[in-house]
Amino acid sequence: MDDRLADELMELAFRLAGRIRTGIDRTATGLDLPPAQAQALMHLRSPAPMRELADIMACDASNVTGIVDGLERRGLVQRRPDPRDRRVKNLVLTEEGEAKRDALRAGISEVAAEVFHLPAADRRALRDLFRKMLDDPADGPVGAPTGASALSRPE
Amino acid sequence: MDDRLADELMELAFRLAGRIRTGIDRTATGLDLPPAQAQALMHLRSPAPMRELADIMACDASNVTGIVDGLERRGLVQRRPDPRDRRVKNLVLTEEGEAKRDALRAGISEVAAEVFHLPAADRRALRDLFRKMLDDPADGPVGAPTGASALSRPE
DNA sequence: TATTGTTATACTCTATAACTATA
DNA sequence: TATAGTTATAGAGTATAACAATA
Repeated sequence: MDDRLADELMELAFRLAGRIRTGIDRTATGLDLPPAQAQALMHLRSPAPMRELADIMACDASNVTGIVDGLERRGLVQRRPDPRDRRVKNLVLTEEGEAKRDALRAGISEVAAEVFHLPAADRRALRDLFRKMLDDPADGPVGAPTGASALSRPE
Repeated sequence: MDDRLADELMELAFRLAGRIRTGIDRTATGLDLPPAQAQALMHLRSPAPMRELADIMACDASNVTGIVDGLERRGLVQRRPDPRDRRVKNLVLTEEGEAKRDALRAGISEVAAEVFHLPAADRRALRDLFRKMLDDPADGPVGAPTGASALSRPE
């Protein structure tokens, strides 16, 4: 196998990842959101129990407390006790929270459009190559659901 | 423009980045190296002044002190005063340090081979698409040197 | 004056363990 | 017993500021 080519791909991937990270950080900072709060806001179903957010972010539940504290301080979410299971607190986005989340998503879409600045045919080719790598059965059944999505920390 | 396609590419890129990160973390852990020390070891020219390592890792010089402390504790590098400029300390890999660095590079090459597990033609196509994205003149002159390379945190 | 490297300090992110209140 | 969420605490990683030695 041509390992030098794989090494070059690794290096190129790192440079692209750097661009994506920089773009997202800039977006989050522009919206006055620390990275962890941005990631949470990005993926928050509303309403959803805190436990679900910990699963999506693939982090310990104890972290979620602090992250949600921050979101609550900013008036973006509220904690509401679940009437059916009083251990649970459901997170509900405020109106401002929804607006912030939408702005965040729009900003990240802009970053995507900039980073993947390619003719449509190239974009499709790239998508197909990405899918091919991710569907590799060495990783498990094809298309197995992960429960997490973009910006979470899968695998 | 087809922004949904760009969004999908972003999500796929995150999943790939997760695989790469997991693989590299596993490699570094297997070699008993914390991530920061692994990154430093990966890129250390030998001999090189500490200042250069800070530049390569794109972090503050004060961090390098601690990282090099760790590498020195493990017997992987030595600090040597530069005879020509006595402010400078040159970092020199020990024999064990060179062996560790080689093992690290080999491990990361393995991760690259696994992640970019594609037929040769697809790999070349992917490389060309990556290059196309990175050469976008919106980012500056084509091929402008960055001073940093893979695994560093460019941009 | 400017630079190399160090120290002290602080902030963020993350994890573990112990706790409470529920179930 | 087990789970949801909190708190306390500790460990990385990173940043700034002040400092000593040297240029």
